[in-house]
Amino acid sequence: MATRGLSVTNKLREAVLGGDYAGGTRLNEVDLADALAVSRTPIRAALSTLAAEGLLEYRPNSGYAVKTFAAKDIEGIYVVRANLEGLCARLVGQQGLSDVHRGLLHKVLAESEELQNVESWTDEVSDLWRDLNDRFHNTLIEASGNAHLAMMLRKSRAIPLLNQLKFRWFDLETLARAHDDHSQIFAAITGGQVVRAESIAEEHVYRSGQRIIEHWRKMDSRKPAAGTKARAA
Amino acid sequence: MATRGLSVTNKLREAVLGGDYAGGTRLNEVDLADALAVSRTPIRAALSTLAAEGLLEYRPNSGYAVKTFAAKDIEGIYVVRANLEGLCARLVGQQGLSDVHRGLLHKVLAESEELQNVESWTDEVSDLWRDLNDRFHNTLIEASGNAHLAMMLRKSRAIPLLNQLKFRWFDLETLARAHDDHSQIFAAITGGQVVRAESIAEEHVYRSGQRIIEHWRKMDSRKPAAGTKARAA
DNA sequence: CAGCGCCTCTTTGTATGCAATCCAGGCAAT
DNA sequence: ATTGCCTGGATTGCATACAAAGAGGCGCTG
Repeated sequence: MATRGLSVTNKLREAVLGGDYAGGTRLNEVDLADALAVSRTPIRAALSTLAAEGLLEYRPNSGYAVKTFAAKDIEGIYVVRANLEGLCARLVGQQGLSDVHRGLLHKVLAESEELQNVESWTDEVSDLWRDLNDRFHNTLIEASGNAHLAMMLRKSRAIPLLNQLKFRWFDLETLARAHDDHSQIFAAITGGQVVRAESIAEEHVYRSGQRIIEHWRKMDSRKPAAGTKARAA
Repeated sequence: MATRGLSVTNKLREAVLGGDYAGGTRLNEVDLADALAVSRTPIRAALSTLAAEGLLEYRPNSGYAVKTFAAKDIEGIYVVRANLEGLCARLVGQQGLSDVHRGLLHKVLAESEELQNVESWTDEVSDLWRDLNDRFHNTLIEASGNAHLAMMLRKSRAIPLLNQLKFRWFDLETLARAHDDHSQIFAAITGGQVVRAESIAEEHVYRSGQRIIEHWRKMDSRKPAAGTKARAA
């Protein structure tokens, strides 16, 4: 990592995305500086960056706070994301897969297939599947060759806590269904069924969103939301 | 404007979007500080923000440079934007228009209708139409009630020079067509024809993108791209 | 006792000095 | 002539001191 500013940015981003700070938590510059053993300058740079990324909220003369995502926000984000992933599949279908990307996807699907043999949904399985799922979607995005789309999708996937929780809420049946969706998307793309690829991809993400929103809603109702002060990373 | 940092950010953003700096121009902190009569601190904050917004590129220890948009980039952005505007129309169609939004759109359409009577495509007409066009799209976005979508679309529309040039390349025929598209989108939405609203909106943006890319390509081939040093705002 | 305003303390905003890095140009050796 | 190295100038990165804005408590007044 070249500069302290960047290093701090990454650490903080990870902390926020990992859910280390409850939504609404105010991030005190001095505390963070102490905790990370740098001055306020790189801290401020990092905070400003993360705010622009949409992870923090900024109020002049009042500082930065971790953005809270209500179920309704997640819903809105997922509608967009589903649409974009659909577009992504369509683009890839239109322009075809390079040998490299086809190989990568094939490998992911093979490993996913193997994962179907597990007997129960443990945290370990959850982590394995998260990795496979990420690889599948990231490869597709890369294959689309559209940098702007990639950026949008990255933003649509960067939600605190979500990647930690998402797959804990899975079960074997859902896994099977998700894997099947992936296979079908791949088949549609290689088979030149562009519209079908788009539909399945969109529906795939949308469905996954529905499940998440449901769980998120339960969490929401349990949390009175925040206002607490930050503790260090 | 509360803080100097924010004020500088806005000024700089406007300058970059307005095309005051050629693509690739390096932005020197001291020069900017002098020009805007503040210290380097708020300048750095602004640069960092704009980089996160995607208008500038950052290289550690080397500073910020205005991002260059090649025709291919514009193409990628417009594919995404078309899709998102389509989604936007669909959402509005699904959940219906509030009286306020319906009124706003109606007003825009009425004024646009009136603009059809001009005899030639002057810069003045161009500015009027840009305003009407912005109002139409912004109202639709607002009516969708999806903050994330709004953010994505804002990002997809923030391209240096584009808003300056876009409508200079128009002509009366294109204006008529664009206005007609708007009318049809409005009609489809109020008529509950959700799918149709989406299709027209997507196609409307896509077409407009095609025109722009064509012109952009011509510009691209004339420019040897940059490396120049910045002059102040 | 309630409401208002002041005052202080906390926290953020800005300026500036110094350190670290990078880049260009020149010089020398191959 | 080309390549590699070195050095000086320019520019960014960081820390810190000081200024200013906000939030909350306290006392004063009605």
